[in-house]
Amino acid sequence: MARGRPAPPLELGHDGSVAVRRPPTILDVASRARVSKSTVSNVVRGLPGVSDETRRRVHSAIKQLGYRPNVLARQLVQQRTNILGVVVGDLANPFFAEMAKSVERHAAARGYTAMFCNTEGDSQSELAGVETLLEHRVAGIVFLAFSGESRVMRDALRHQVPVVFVSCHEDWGDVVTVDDVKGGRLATRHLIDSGHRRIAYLSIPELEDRSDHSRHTGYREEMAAAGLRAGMRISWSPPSDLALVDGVEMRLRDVFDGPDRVTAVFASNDVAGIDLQEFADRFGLRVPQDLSVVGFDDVPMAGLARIGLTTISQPRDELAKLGITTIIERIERKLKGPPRLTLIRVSLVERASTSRLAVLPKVRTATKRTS
Amino acid sequence: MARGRPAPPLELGHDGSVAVRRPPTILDVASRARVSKSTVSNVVRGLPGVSDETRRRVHSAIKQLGYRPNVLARQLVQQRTNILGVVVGDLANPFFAEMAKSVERHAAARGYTAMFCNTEGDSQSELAGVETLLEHRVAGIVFLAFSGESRVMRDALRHQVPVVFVSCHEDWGDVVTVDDVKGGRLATRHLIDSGHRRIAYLSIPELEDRSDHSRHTGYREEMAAAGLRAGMRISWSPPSDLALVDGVEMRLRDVFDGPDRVTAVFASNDVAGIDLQEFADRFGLRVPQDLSVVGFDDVPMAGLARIGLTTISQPRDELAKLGITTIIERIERKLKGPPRLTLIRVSLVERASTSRLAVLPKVRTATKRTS
DNA sequence: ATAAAATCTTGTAACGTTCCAATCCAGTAG
DNA sequence: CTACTGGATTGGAACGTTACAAGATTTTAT
Repeated sequence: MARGRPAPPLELGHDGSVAVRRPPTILDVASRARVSKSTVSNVVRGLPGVSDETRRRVHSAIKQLGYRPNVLARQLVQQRTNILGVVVGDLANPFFAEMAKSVERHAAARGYTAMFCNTEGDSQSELAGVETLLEHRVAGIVFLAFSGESRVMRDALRHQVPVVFVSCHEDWGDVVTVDDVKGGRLATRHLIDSGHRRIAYLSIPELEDRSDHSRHTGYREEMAAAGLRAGMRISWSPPSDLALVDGVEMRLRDVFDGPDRVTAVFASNDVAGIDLQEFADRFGLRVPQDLSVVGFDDVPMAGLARIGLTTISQPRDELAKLGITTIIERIERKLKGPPRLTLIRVSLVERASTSRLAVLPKVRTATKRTS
Repeated sequence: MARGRPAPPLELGHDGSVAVRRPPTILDVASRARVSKSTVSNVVRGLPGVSDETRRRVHSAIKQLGYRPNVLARQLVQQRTNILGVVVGDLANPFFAEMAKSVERHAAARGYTAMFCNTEGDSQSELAGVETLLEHRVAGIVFLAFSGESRVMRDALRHQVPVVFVSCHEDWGDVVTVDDVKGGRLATRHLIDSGHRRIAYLSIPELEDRSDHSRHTGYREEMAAAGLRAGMRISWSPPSDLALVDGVEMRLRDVFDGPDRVTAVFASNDVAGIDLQEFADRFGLRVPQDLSVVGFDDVPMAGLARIGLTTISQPRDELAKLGITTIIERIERKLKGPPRLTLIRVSLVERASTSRLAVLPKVRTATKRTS
């Protein structure tokens, strides 16, 4: 039995015209413009080889009917969407929030929409998120954080979806990130130049990744260059007072107390740095008099007078823009060949959480020299 | 001429098995399980009326082939996706960032994915964003901010997509928000109880919406109840010093100077409150001694010791959860009838940016009493 | 034993595009 | 007048599902 499309319900437009509720399809346009659906399709997609007269007729039919191509049908036949999957560690983290916003904006500007997956740095969620994205046939995936889980990698590769790592670093896929090693060196150099000798490196376990690792490398390099002991690597989950220091669990406050105490910390990111400041505030340590802190990222709040966190600034918007450009070129086959690595310069922003010897109060200078 | 599907390229798996690159379709599963594709579809969708034996066979075929339903095809036939559009004012704003994260999480937990549109509070972007979402046939739209533009409204309605307003307020569509009027009263009451008399209301023009309006109403009500002049409404775009005070442009610093100066401000949201604190810091006003500030939202950073912003706390996660639940029920037709309004309680969180008379230094009390 | 009912299974028609080989047609060369 | 050329146009086959009426099979009731 023939079960053709049921007669579309009619409705009266406010101007009295009779309109069809069901949105017009390419066929409606075709019959109105007295051409085939193929021609309409060609016009809509702006392909060459359509006469001006025909093009005009089709455009006018489109306008009259208020036709909008059905993305879903297009996606089915092309087996692809114009959605970019974005894997982000923590949307509530100010750094990621800024990046997410930039990524969304640049993607939208180029005709793509963003679909976010929050992973909480958990490789299990990351895997699930990537699965979902692939299921939705996203055109490509932007990683704003990557846990390093290999299964995820394999999956993305198997499905042959372009992948770009922005502000994170992997061996496969295009990478757009800052020179983390350089940043780590800048931060550490700044502390050394300020007279500090016992400088620790701080990271938050949940956020440890290859960026973190590179920053740590920069730290170690610079410490070595200055003939200093690479100091301590502190891994800490706020608001606990218990930290993992070089793999040994100890009370964070003890790290900053006593004759061998740490006088400065290079935090692998601003959130960690601000958390540490908060810790210092609560435990009566003055910043920078008792403890200097340098962060990484330069999130907006680091610039508040009350926070005043010295930090390494990343050009977030540039990262996002380059990342989007890269993946879109990959998607549209304008960029071929092996994965491309783009490194962007970082810079130090000095604020109140550190201060140079020249402007330090005498007391502090003395304190430091004895440390 | 018959143009049947070309033979799929073969590849050798690492275990030596011969695999087909092209992902298996429902037909592959059907032939392997020796049933029709309809039955496979029924099994996949978990419909009743399939014998256990058949179900088992189909499941095993699915597993062997690694079959995953093609979402795109499903979407085409159903003319619907399982994507939730989320319209957000500013992803980089900590409040929205938190909400976005919660929304994404709850949506994912219920099998939906989130597609975000950042609007910058600009009704033009909002319109474009909603268009994009509708083009992608999202199952519903969650507004985390709404500019009040009527064209957007009409569009969403015309397409008959369920809509929910979370933490914002509109007349049409379901609404899940906090009692903004009550919040405004709580904040204002707190300032009045602390001894303030000249209390201003502050908002940031870009973020002004109906929530803002309701909070202002709460402020006016409470001021009136206390027999106080409703004071001033300050509209300010940081970091400028020029503010619109009751519609008149004047220097912000003058507002807090002189005999008639404002001693306390209720900021319509934390970002505004923190911006004001920053302003105060830069212009040498002490908080809370010279100026008390109450915010709204209780964003995470408001709780930092260095910020210590007294504020009205919104249960963000609850809002997000209820919002998602509501719209999904709407989508799945479990919730019928007229739009539903859900109001959630707010509470005051006291921090350092205000302090009660009892604990105020004498000076400040005196200062305040003379104001 | 047979009819009726219940359960399970299936064939076919959508869904609205894109893609491409084939066709059409006007103009041009031989 | 015929053959050819090349641009404009077209018809129909995909794309991989879901929806649904109809068919097949088994069970129950009479």
